Amino acid sequence: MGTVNDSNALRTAPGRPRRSSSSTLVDSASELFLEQGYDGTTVDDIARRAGVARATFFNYFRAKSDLLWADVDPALAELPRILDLMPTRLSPTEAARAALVEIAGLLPVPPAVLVERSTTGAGADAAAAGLERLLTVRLALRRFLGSRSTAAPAVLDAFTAAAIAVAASATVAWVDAGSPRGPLANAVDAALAPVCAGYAAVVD
Amino acid sequence: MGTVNDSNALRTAPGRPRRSSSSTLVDSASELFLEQGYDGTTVDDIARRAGVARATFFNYFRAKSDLLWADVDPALAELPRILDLMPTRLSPTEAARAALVEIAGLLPVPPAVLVERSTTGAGADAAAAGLERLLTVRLALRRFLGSRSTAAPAVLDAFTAAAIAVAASATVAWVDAGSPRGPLANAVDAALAPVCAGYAAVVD
DNA sequence: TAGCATTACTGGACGGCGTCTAGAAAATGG
DNA sequence: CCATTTTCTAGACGCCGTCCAGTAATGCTA
Repeated sequence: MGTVNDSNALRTAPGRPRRSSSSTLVDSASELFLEQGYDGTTVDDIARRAGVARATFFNYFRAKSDLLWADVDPALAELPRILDLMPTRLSPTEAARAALVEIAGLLPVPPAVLVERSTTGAGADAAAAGLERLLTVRLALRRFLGSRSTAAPAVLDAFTAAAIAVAASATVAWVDAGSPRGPLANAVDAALAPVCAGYAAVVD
Repeated sequence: MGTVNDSNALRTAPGRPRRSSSSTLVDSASELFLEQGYDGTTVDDIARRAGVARATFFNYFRAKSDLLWADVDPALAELPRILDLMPTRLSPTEAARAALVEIAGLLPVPPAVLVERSTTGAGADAAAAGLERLLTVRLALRRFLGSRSTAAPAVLDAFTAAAIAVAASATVAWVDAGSPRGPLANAVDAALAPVCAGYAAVVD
């Protein structure tokens, strides 16, 4: 989601080669966020530390807040693919649950956005960026359910919203819990159990 | 949430009387949003139509996006009170469900923010404002559950997130469904049934 | 080797939001 | 009439995200 074009491709890109890369910008930003906080860091600061003009920053990221999600976006982007690969023998709620658990296994641990959340004072735009991710994931899951369940649309909407909310909540709780803990995927799986139990009768 | 000080009080306010009021600004804004869309309307436009300086606008609202939620914020603000009044004979999940249903009954129908959502192109800041509401409501419900249930914190977090998400989803679905429909409260109540069923065993 | 196409970077400008400040305006009470 | 209190105003600020015209750096082709 965040990056515009990360791949220097395989070979022989026609035009001028990139001076920077998205990871360079992420690194510079991470340092600055720790030093000065998210709100205390301007896009200009980040670009300057990365040795790049401000305008160039926006060639790599659509918004400053995308930096916070740079490490989790690739995992989230896998959801549609993962859902499509779910075997049809699984019920819709089971498939949704398994897919979200699989995503949890792909996440970097801990996700930078959740760790730095306490340290760096993340502003309203950071929250908006988080919501954007939630909605994207939600849409992917909702599409999948619509194709595999004959339940009423409103019911599918509700289950989708609940599942995403619980998965996100479980992830945050897992990060906040600190060091001695099992895999995140297990935590997400356990958290989704009551939701799937409640909806199994109406969705499947 | 939105308004800073609406009451012209009963009498004998010491200082200079208010030239405007938050509802005046909301009215001007609503007109402009319909004419030009949300993103196409500047704070300056709104203030000018209301006959007020731009800086004055921010005496009444903390952000432009608060205008969208001006009509539902009062209802949402009632949640803590409503929760406190829930009889203790209700289980935690039942109380939460009843409280959310009661909030639904307090909402203006249809809420401007949901209706205009399609018409006016609402930008990222509008989404962020929505998330802010969700988090506030979530916090209130979470506090209540923590005081009435002995379940693990992570479980309460999950149920809270699910309940809020489902209630919001049901509200949106109800608005989108159009004219022939029962009360919103009924729709929210029905939507919450599976969630409460799934969590009754672990929370109550 | 020279030019061409393609792509990336630069610098500057723009409009908009939200914050802030100093001061003027409009009321009340002594 | 003056002091107090509160609101309103005008203007400036920093920042974000967008845009554009111009320049730099590469591969390809003649």
